[in-house]
Amino acid sequence: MTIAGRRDVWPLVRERLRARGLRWTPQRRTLVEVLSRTDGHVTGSELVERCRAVDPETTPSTVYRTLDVLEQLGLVRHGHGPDGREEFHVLPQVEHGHLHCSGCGSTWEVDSDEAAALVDALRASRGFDVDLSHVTIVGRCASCQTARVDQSTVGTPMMWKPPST
Amino acid sequence: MTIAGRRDVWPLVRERLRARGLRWTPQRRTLVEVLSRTDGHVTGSELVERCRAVDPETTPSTVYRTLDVLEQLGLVRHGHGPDGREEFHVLPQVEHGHLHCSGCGSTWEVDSDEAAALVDALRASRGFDVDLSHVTIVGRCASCQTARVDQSTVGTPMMWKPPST
DNA sequence: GATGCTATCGCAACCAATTGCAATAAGGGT
DNA sequence: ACCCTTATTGCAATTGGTTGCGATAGCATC
Repeated sequence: MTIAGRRDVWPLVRERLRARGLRWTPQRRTLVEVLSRTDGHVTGSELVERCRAVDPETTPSTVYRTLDVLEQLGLVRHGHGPDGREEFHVLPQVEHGHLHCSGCGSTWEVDSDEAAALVDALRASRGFDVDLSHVTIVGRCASCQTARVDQSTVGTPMMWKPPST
Repeated sequence: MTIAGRRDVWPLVRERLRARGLRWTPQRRTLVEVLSRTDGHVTGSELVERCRAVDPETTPSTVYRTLDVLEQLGLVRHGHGPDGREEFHVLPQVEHGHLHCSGCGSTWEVDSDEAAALVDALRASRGFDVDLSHVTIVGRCASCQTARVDQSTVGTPMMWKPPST
């Protein structure tokens, strides 16, 4: 049995769509081409921009709708960044989540081994099946903690205490 | 040492603001009043609506800017729901995150005990300090798993229903 | 009570994303 | 090559939220 590698996947998109009664259009071709050159994470609007670089006629709604379709085929996966904006993983090989430092803005990936503790705990206690790829965990990275204590939000102590009752 | 309970906190907001050189305005009074009657989670736009119910002149930008300020005082905390929209916790007593089922749309709270596994793991391996309150974890709850297999996940066949015309 | 500094307001424009709808065009059948 | 069904497109409008900026108004001081 043949396993399709990263590079083989995109050319097959057309057939995958057709097999489901969906259609192969110039606009989809454009987006797929853009995706095939993309690696890792992109925001929705970045994809719109890149599509426009290929075809200036590109319309946002079409791009977002096509992304929905491609997500159903498992070719992309979307989540939400720390600011709530959409973020896409292209060809997610390994399911992973994200860590985002509110201090410096850096982002790291968290693979399922690292998240296993949480995933297993939730499965055990609640039967909840975590979709790791949709998660962005916000906090402060090591260097931002040792660095200055804060500039604004997160570090500010809550000045009131929980009620004793 | 007095411990301030929930009910005592809001009246003090004015002084807390003034202490920082910030101002107590009618608009802020409106929002604080709305918040004092609010419990648990609210979206930003819900708050705007509720403020408008009190004062129809309410402007969104003012509400959002005031929420930023109140967040710095630790009186509210914001995160992002499964769809990336803003969600506020009012007077967060216990830091907690959220679980959201993509099948049925239900939401549960995850307290720090339950998340301890992940939080500790990330602190140990990376020195990363998780801000649990900002996290929404998406996945499928127990009942939605035993129920039908889904419409929106990787590799799942698309159940395409032609429009009923 | 008047003055002055400046935090805050309201507006209008903008950004990211979504949606309803009429017009267009894939692509299977003949 | 032509039809016909219906998936898809593009537009315009909507939603949720943010931002720059001139005008307004807290509030500490006199």
